Amino acid sequence: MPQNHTGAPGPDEATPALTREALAQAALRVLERDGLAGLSMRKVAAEVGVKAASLYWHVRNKQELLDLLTDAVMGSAEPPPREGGWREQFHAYCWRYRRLLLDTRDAAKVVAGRLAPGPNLLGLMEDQLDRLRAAGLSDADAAMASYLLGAFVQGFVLQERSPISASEVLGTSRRDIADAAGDLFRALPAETFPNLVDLADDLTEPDMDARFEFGVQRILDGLAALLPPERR
Amino acid sequence: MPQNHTGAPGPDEATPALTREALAQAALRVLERDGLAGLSMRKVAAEVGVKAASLYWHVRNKQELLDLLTDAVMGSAEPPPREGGWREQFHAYCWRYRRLLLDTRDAAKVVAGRLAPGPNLLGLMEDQLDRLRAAGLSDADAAMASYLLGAFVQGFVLQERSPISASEVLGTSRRDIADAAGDLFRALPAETFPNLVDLADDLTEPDMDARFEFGVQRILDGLAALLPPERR
DNA sequence: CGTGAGTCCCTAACACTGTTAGGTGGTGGC
DNA sequence: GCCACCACCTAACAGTGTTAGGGACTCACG
Repeated sequence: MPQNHTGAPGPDEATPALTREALAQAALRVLERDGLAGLSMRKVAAEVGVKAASLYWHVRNKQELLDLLTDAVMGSAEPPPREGGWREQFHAYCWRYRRLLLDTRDAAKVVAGRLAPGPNLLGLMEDQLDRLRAAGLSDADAAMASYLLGAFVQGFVLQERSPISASEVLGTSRRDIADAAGDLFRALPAETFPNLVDLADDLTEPDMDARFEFGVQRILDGLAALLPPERR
Repeated sequence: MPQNHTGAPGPDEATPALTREALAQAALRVLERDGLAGLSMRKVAAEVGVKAASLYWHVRNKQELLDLLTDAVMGSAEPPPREGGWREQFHAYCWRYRRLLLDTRDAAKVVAGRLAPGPNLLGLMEDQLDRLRAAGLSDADAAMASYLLGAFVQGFVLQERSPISASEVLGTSRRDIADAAGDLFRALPAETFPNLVDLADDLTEPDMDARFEFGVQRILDGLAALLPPERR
C-alpha cells in the first residue's frame, strides 16, 4: 500500500506533497495539542502520516523544524490598522503581539531563544520599521526601537507564562496562584524583607493586563522623548 | 565500600552531606560545562558522586532542580552601589543583570521560563523595590517597574543570545554573523521589503551594548515621566 | 540489647527522545 | 533497459526523566 510520491499525483483528493510548510503546520498542531515539551519528531511525523526518520529528508534537525514552527507561529500575526498616531499604532502592535504569544500554546517559549527570519517575521519587521520611520525616528533609532519592543513583549509574556514554582509553599495545593504568592511574600521575615512584605499585594496583583500596559506606556514615553515635541 | 551517610561523619575530609544547596552548585557547574541542553540528572548526580535516582530523594523532579539552579544563578548577582541618583542606580542594575545573564552559560534560558522565588532573587527584589520607592514611585508603580525592568533585560539577553538560524543562508559557513544577516536583508526583494533592505546595516549593527543602552535609556525615560519634574 | 522507623543511596527497568545508517520501491531521463 | 534520484522505510544507538523496590546504615524507644 504505497502512498503518495513525487510529481503531480493526479486530481485525487489526498497526496498533500509534504512540503516544509506542511511540516510547519503539522508541528503547530502538535504544539497546540501537546505543548512544547511534548513536541517530538515522531509525533510531528505521525501528524503528516510518515515515520520520524523521514523528516530528516526535509529538515536538517529538530532545531530547524522549530525554526519553521516559529515562523508559522508568527504567521497568524497581523499588523494593526494604520490609523491614528504612531503611539496608538505601536500600542496596538504590542498588545497584538502579546495576544498572539498568549493564545497559541507555549508560543513564547518557542519564539524565545530563536531568531528565525522567515517570511512572516520579515514582513512584520518591514511593517514596523516603516511606521517607526514615518513617526520620525532616525534609521538607527527605528532599528533599535523595533528590537526593544520585541524584546520587551517576549520577555514579558515569558515571565507571565512562567509557573510560580515556590519551593517552600508546595502545600498550597489549589488556591489562587496570586493568593499563594501573596502569602509567600507576607510570610517573609519583615526585618530583612520589609518592602516585599509591604508590597505583597502590589507584587502579586494578578491583573497582568495592567502590568503590561504599564510597561508599554513607559516604553512609548521613552520613545516619544526621542521625537521633537510637535511629533509626539 | 560504603560512603558517607547520615549524622556527623567525624572529622574526615570528605562527606559533604549533599544538601539541596550542594545540588544547586553541582547543577551550576554542569551548566557551565555542558550547557542547558547537556544538563541531565545523571550528570548532576555524577557531579556530586551519586547515581541519578538518588537525586529524587532531595528533589521532586528535574523542574525543581532547575528552580534551585535558577536561584543559584541569581546568587552571583550583587546590587550596584547605592550612590548617585535613582537613574544611575537602575542603569547599573540593568547592566549588571545583563552581564550576569551573559556571563554564566545559558543563564538567560535557565532563568527565562521560571519564576523561582529563592532567597537570592527575593533579596534582589527587596533591594530594587526599596530604591524605586526611595526614588519617589508609588507602591504600585514600583512593583510594576521592577517587573518591567526584569522582563526587558531577560527578553533582551534571550534575543541577543539566540543564534540566527537563517534557513535560507546556510551556505555562509564562517563569515561574521552580522555580515551574514546583513547580506540576508540586502538580498531581499526591494519592492516588498524596502525598509529592511534600506536599514540592513542598522538592523545588523553588531554592537549589542549600544542596542541595550538604547532600551535602558528609553525605559528610564519612561519611568522618569512618572515622577514630578524635580525628582527626575 | 533488640527492634523498628527513618534516611539516603542503590540497581533495574520503563517508555521515550533525537539522530544516523542503510535499504527499498517508484519515477524520470538517456 | 538502465541509472540516478527522490522520498520514504526499518533498525538501531546512546541517552533522557522517572519509578519501583531493595539494602545498608543510624538513631530513638521499649
